[in-house]
Amino acid sequence: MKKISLKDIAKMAGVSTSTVSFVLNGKAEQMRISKPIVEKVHQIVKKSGYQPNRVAVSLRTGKSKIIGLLVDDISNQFFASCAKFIEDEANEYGYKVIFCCTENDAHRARTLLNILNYQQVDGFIITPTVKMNKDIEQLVQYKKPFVLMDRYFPEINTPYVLVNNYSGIEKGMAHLIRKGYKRIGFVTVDLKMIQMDMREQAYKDAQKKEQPASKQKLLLKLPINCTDDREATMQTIISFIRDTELDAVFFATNYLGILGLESIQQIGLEIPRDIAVICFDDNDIFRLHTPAITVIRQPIDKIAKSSVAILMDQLGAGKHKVQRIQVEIDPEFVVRKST
Amino acid sequence: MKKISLKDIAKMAGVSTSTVSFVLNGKAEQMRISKPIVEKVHQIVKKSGYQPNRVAVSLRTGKSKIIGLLVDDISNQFFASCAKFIEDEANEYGYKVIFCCTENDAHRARTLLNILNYQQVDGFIITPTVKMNKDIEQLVQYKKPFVLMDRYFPEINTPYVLVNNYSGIEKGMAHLIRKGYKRIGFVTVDLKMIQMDMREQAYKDAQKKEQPASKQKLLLKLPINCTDDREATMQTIISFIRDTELDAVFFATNYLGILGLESIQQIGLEIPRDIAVICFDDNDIFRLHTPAITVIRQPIDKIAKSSVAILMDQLGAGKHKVQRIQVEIDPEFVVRKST
DNA sequence: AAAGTTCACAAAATCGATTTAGCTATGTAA
DNA sequence: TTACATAGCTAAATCGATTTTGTGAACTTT
Repeated sequence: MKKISLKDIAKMAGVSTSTVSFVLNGKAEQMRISKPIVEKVHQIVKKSGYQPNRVAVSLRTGKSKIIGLLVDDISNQFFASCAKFIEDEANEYGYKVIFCCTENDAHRARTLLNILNYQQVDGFIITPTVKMNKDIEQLVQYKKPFVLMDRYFPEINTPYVLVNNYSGIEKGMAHLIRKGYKRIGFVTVDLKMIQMDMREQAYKDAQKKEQPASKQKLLLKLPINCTDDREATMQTIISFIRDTELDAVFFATNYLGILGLESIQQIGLEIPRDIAVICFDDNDIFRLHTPAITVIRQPIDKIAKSSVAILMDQLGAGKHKVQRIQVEIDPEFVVRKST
Repeated sequence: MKKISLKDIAKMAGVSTSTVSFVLNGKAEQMRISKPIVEKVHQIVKKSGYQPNRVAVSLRTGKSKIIGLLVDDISNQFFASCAKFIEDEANEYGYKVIFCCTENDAHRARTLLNILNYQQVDGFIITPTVKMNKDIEQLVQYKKPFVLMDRYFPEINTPYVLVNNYSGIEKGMAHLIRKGYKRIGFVTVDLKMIQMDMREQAYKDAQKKEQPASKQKLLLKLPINCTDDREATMQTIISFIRDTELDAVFFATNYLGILGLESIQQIGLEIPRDIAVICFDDNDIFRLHTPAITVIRQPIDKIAKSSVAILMDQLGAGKHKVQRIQVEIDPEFVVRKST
């Protein structure tokens, strides 16, 4: 079928397209369209099932009612969950979501940003990659609405939403120390992004407070692309755990945790008898693992909702004014059997 | 900044917008635009970083270069992976992806389909929900390009891509029988969709062939909304396993498998000593479980790529003609420790 | 009764592209 | 020398909405 247009409705109602448009956009009163005509138009619209062509509306108004979601990798559980909540929430505001995966590649991210911009998306929710600061600065400069999620650049003043990483690690460390663990290792990744820095700092601070004299570094910092070669990375983790004689190990991300569990399995250590395990970021695997793994859980729903709210506020579509545009959400501490 | 338009380029080059458009769309030769002008335009375009406003192009051409992806729930590992491959592949063809979650609700699906249609998406990749047949028929009628994924309606002749469910279960059953298991249970869900029917049928056929005389039904068919109340469902599974005295259990989907593992853990049975476990559809959890779970793996990348290829073919954007528009992809059988 | 307001809508411009039809200058054939 | 073709562009229509400006009739005001 060919779709019904505004013109068709106008013809059917015997009025001009402007009149129909006014009626449909709630400007009938303002434009002094008479009641009978308003009703007639509404009736015809309803009967015909007319819906405006969003593309034409976009062109004219410059608003597409589409937001762009840029994440590292949508197949990652964390981002997939984010995406789901974001889509759901955006729907509430009448917005659709286009998503793209940056694969943590700044160049790819730039291309995508550019394309989406010309696709006329109204705004972005972005988990920025390393070296993406220039592009983010551009967005600020051009006053393009956006909000960063999961990370941000401390040197750029932008809206962002993320979990309070420092407090999460702090809680975890306090728990381990309370439980009496002495040699607590920390496995992280050298991402050079704020969220990882915070986690590492929190670990170091806790460590220093507890064992100020300790010389040996119980910290393993894996290269950024460590997931490319799972086997090699596992070997590194295995050596680390063996060499440092840990009694507890804290994994800084969920994929490190998963690799870590496999490594521990390979060594043949029993959790928590031989070694305690705790991980930042929850995952089905941790919940179902035997024993279940203690984690710092990110409240993904809150992160997603807050991000959307902040973006919508910038788009003028906000339901209620948001108070803060830089939000750190408290993580949940979930104690399970592994500690 | 305000973006550069075709008009601006035309002005800069001292030519008409039509000329610029012809040049940019590779119609310079056909329209007999002289070499010097072609080059001048190209140069100015490059220097200015001009990119056409996709919305205007959409309005004029009726092609948005956006496809709509409708899945049950993007936060589900399977769909998340699909989404990733689809986005990646669509990118290759210059298409963007808008996604929506149907939550397996036909009404919601209809609304989304409708909205996306007016959003001018060029085509759809859909994992249809139950009772969505009417809407799918409409798409066929209106000749809207689309392809079904993971399921289809046998009574409607449409393009679809899915794993060969029958053969997957068949392989799994053959394996179990070969291993000597006698009392093989099957836990499935009453979805009333083709993919589940096929799996069930394959199980029954294998069962009949092996133990034609067996009277007791070793089949548990859970209600469709069984994931809403995890605890209750686990109790049902626990009773089923206990009452039927299984020596092996086949879970028909990955979420059933996960519930099943938790149930088996609760009973305190040891895999595979007390009971063997096999599951349709892989998952990180199964790989990392102790012991690792034997699965029938869906080759998600192939499913995604094939779906996109079939859709692109309909959109006239296909790189190479696709041979078949109804594709069943062979699953992979991954033997692990649980059988 | 002429002039100014208000009413209730319609006409036309606009968004930024694509595409068809048209127009001018030059070259060629009759 | 006129007619006709061709080359090399441009003008204008178009997609389907929104929004500014216009307009005829009724009504007020002086």
